Amino acid sequence: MASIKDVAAEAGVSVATVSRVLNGHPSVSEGARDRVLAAVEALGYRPNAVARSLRTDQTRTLGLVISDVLNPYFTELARSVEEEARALGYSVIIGNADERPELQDHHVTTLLDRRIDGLLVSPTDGGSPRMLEAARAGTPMVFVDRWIPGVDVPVVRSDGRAAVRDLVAHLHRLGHRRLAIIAGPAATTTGQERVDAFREALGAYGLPLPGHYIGQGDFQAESGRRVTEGFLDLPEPPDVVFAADNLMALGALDAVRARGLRVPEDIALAAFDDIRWFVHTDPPVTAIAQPTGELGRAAVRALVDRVEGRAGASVTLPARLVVRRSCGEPGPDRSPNSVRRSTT
Amino acid sequence: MASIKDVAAEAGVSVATVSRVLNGHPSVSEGARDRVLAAVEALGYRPNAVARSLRTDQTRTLGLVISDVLNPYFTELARSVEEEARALGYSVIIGNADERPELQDHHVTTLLDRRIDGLLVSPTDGGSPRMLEAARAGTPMVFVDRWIPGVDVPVVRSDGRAAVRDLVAHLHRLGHRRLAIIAGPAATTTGQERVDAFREALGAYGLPLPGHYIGQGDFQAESGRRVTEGFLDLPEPPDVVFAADNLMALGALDAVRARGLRVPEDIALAAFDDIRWFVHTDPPVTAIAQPTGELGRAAVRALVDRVEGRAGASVTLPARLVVRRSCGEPGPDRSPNSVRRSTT
DNA sequence: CTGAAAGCGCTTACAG
DNA sequence: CTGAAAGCGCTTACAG
Repeated sequence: MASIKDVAAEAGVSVATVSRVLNGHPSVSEGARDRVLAAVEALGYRPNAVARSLRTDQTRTLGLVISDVLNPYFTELARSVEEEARALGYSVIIGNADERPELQDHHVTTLLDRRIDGLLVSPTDGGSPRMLEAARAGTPMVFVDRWIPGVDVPVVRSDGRAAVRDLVAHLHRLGHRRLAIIAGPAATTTGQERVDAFREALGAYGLPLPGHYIGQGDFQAESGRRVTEGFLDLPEPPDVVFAADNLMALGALDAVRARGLRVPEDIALAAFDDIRWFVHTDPPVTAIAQPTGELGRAAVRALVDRVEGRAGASVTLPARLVVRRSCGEPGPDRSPNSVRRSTT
Repeated sequence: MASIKDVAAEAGVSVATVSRVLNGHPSVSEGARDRVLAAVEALGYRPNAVARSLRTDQTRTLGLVISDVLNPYFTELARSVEEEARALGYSVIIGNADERPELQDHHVTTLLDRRIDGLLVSPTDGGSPRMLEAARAGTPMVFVDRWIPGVDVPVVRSDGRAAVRDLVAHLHRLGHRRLAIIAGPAATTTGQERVDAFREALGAYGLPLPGHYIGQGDFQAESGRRVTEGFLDLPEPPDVVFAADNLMALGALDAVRARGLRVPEDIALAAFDDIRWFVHTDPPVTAIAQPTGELGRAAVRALVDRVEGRAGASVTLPARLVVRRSCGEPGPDRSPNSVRRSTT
């Protein structure tokens, strides 16, 4: 592969001059510029980004560590992150932690070894040592979706509290009184917050959230199946199951179907995180939709701000309820404005 | 951030010795090794992968350019690729082309500029110039899923012909005679092959595949919707629509639902590529499943073979039909062994 | 406007 | 077993 030396030789100038034209430095004569450009063209020369990074101490690369690529929510997040990063002149390297702390640590380490300029992370647990260390050491970093309390890093996330309240209002209106939740890992903020929001919303209706109606999941489908089976085995099964993410809702659907039961007649279902397929499931699933694309973009902007020496603030965006049929047929709509009845 | 010099100073040895212990070179005295390790620990030193890459001319990184991350098939492929690569000691950088040739070219260029050791690609079109050039220049490369004819690069893919035959047999047995297909872009091999396989299978039953039953899609949901609407507007709409990927099937479902029609009563639906949600759609969708994980792993092995100077051969794996209810209730099963009746 | 030179952080013959 | 030195491909003060 041709190097800058080859180009310099071909153009009859020094490598410094070649470098200058490549980087758009103004003080280069037109003649030199033309000859360099011609040489670049003739040789099919492409600058070696590795060498440039070593020299400039910047890689123009962002690392993104997500909890699970197979989760459509994170896939969409990753996509919007890459898009915004590209618009800002950065590449992104994705590390998929698969909800496993060791894997998360592996990716954080690898990314840091590659000297990425900044790190975007949705932590799988309470805090990988390597990650905490990087944050302390001043590596530009921002949390997206999930975060770690007590770490001084901006957080870009959505607040689902109002949407959960809307959901509970919807459920209550339909006559449901025994509401259960499939929670995410307690070590994650989203794992806790969604349970808290749910409990709080239930409280407003004088409804309890007993321990046996809180199933411990891990944001993966299989745990949703397992927890739902447990609910169905209860002497008094719940009227509705609220899954804290879309994959656990999928598992819940598996469990209900395996028992030969029907949603919503036998048991209602709602999910946190909306995905396109929820329109076509049997029945269409009522869900809380996050502004995923906007979250990804905001997170990148905050991170790039940090990378480039600007402040980079936290952002919180509201989620919203999308009512479909999985909790029962609603009567005439008396819901607040924030409740959108899906038209599909 | 501590550099190798700092470690050398701390340990009281030369940087050469530090490098040797870091790389497991045998000729280092035990004492030196201990002091270096202690210094590494004390300083929290991590080797700079950028510098190492520049020096060794290898990045231990593979590039993966896929057509669309939001397509669950490619998400799963990407995941298995990363998994196998990691097992083999490589990282992977994913570039999402979004089915857009310019974006594909952008990613190929970026990846090459970063001097990845090898490139895995599922081409969006007939051949990005940069990609063809890289292949010609001898960059280790392998095609996965989709490929470009006439380019001397191993291909790892699945052959869906037998499964398509099984599908057509299934459809014919159910009494369907007017079969239509939503094709992928003609510029992609999978876009063409699936139509060819379908036509061939129809031919075996003396059924035609008229031009108006071939809709031109682009593997994205919206095109599936559009094409299906066209089919429904035909004076003689088809009995069944076969979508060449899962996203176009989603679009087809949208279109059917928008008309207030029912699957399979009004029109049957089948899809290439199986996804978990097809079990829970209304109705569950009959699909052709690729051995996606195995494809990803095989592709990585072939690529790493090339990278490390071994041969690296092409691999073709069979796809299989998974019968569900979207084409109608089957009678007693008389299908060949390769036809699996899904139990869900 | 231009070039010679230093240096980014490593690895690796080479000599001892 | 060990270190001094060269060099990977760039960028960038510095001097002219």
